[in-house]
Amino acid sequence: MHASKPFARSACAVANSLDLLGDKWSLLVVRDLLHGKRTYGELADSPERIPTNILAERLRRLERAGIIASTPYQQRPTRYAYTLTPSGRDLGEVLLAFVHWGKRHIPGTVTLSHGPAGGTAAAAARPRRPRMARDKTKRGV
Amino acid sequence: MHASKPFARSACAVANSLDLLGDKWSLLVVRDLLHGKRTYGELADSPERIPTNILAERLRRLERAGIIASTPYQQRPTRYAYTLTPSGRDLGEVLLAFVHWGKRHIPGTVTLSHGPAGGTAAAAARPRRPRMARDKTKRGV
DNA sequence: CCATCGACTTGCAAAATGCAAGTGACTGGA
DNA sequence: TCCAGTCACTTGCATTTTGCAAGTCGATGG
Repeated sequence: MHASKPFARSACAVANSLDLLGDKWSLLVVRDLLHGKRTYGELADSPERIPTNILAERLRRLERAGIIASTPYQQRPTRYAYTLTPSGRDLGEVLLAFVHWGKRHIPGTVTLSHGPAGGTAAAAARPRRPRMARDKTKRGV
Repeated sequence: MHASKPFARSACAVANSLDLLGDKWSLLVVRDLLHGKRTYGELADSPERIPTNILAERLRRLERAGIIASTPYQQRPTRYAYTLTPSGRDLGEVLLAFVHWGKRHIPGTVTLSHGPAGGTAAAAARPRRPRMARDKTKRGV
């Protein structure tokens, strides 16, 4: 019992945050969840058009990291909705910093509304009639 | 009223910031520059051991984006010192948000001191041996 | 019974990463 | 004059990660 090297690169908080979130899509998924999106389909519909395999992989990674949770909200075909955990919600601070920097230094960029409040978000948050089959065990070749 | 699609993915400030900085190394380079590091060698010496080809590529990208600037600090073999521009310094806000989130949610992570203030930074900021060369009128380029 | 839908998988090509060794411009010493 | 050494990169691959398009699976409604 001696994890002599618990960190992939260093003990730096920034480095470890980036090991988890340092790519072009993870924080956009968090952004959309903060905006009230909940289902796979809603997330896949972002204006940036995230490839579906990447989305699935990121959801898995973020869930393993405790940033999001998938909770079933329907049994017939078991359906899961993705939501941010408290730690995921805390990433709002990071998102805000990026919005602030981007709007200030990349001309033409805008904020796509922020926070779960707002009628548009509430409307988008309700999946009308979805389904889903989850639990994927590793299969042999 | 023109250039209908100037953005790679969308007009979202977050998405565009990530197109520039969304990888595992860029923000670490900015972090080190904020800490007062200036030369290629100092940057390559970070605890995360960034591969040298990646470092060179990131420095090029960040300079093109106006986040850093390179100024020659020696001419015989022309050597450049990298420094943050005002826009690069504004990324401190983003770094701080990551530090805050990381320290709160990734156990064991720490802050590696922040901001350009402090004696350590001042000491580290000086390339140790600015070689002076006599004028030998040798054409370079 | 079948077309459809939502949520993913799979296959594969293309790009990004990582590693190690090499290069160019010099400096200082034998 | 040679040679070892430094610094700042570059180059050549091998490995990994992306991205795209199409396929699959469990319903469902017509």
